[in-house]
Amino acid sequence: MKAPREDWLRAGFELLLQQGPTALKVEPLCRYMGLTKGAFYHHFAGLSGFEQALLDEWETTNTDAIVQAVTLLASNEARRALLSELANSRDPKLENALRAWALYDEDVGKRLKRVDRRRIDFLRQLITPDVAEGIDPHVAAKVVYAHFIGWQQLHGHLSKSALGEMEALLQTLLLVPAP
Amino acid sequence: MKAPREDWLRAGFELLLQQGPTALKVEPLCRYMGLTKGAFYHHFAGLSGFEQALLDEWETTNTDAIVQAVTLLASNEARRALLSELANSRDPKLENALRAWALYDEDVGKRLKRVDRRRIDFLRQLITPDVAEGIDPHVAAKVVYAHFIGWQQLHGHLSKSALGEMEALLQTLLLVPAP
DNA sequence: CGAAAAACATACCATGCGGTATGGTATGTT
DNA sequence: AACATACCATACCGCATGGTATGTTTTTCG
Repeated sequence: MKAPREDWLRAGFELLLQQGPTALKVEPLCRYMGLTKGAFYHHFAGLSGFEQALLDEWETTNTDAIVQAVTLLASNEARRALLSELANSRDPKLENALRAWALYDEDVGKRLKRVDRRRIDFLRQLITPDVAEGIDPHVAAKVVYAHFIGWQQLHGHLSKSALGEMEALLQTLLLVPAP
Repeated sequence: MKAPREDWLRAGFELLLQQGPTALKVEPLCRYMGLTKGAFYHHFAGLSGFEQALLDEWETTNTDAIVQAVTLLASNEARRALLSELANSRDPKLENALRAWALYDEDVGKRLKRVDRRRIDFLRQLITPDVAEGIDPHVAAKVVYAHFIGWQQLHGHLSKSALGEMEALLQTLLLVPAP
């Protein structure tokens, strides 16, 4: 009762993580799986089909799921906690890999654009109740998201403490003091 | 009195910009130049040699030159002007392409890490005189740089006005009011 | 001018890739 | 027993690529 198709997708993400969109080729993938092309073409409609499947998977698990979690967060603490958790829950490497991919693949670019928009929208909803006086929540959400992206890009370069300080400073600047 | 080698490098950057590191291949590059492989291999030690030459060029013109410009900026206005200009002078697409490239090429990664460190250091020196009370310039510089990166990544997604608002907000938050 | 060096062209090879066709096996289902 | 389905292997084609070897043109300069 295995699910070979999911195994292929998992392997695809791992390969994407380790070696980038360039390495998403059929034969290397098969070598990685310890199988041959016959198996691959049984499950997917060529390489492009496989890529579509990967992107579908990513878009749902990394956007739909998150956005859905906004529901109704009542408390200030809960919102701050979610905000902080979001930054740390995403896999920075996968995010960066997707951004790199999106640069030179039109379809991936469109998907990423959608995802970015939805996330910014989500962020705005999340932080609006806590944004300090005189700051436009729309702009604040974009600043938070840009910071989030840069934060991910610098993830490998800076120490954990430095990354934490950055997060703390931005919260201090944008949000009203925690109760 | 031409300098064919520089022509090749320029073409390399253009190709990198338009189609990414993936497209940095010998034959497409030659087609782009309207020449053949014989010419290419006359000037460079294979593809890897060409990549090294490209990165050398980028690292010097995009880091050394900038950092050197710090010199001694006396006035508050000059510093703010340079800060703003820096964000807009860099080519976002090239920066993003380099970051994408760095993800899966160890050497490019090391170079980018160096560049990031030097830029953050540079930023710290630049903004320290203007950082608002109670904010650590070291952390502020990193926040500015992270924002800068995210800003570049979102460059294609957001309107110019939105991007301007983000910049303005961050300046307002971090820096003392302009005189 | 004329030789040397620089710049470029052509032909060629080996490798890796996407994709297809075909065959085989194992496990159910009717 | 007969058949269907899922799963996988092997062999093959066409194409693009990195790289080399060798010849040809153009430029430079004594």
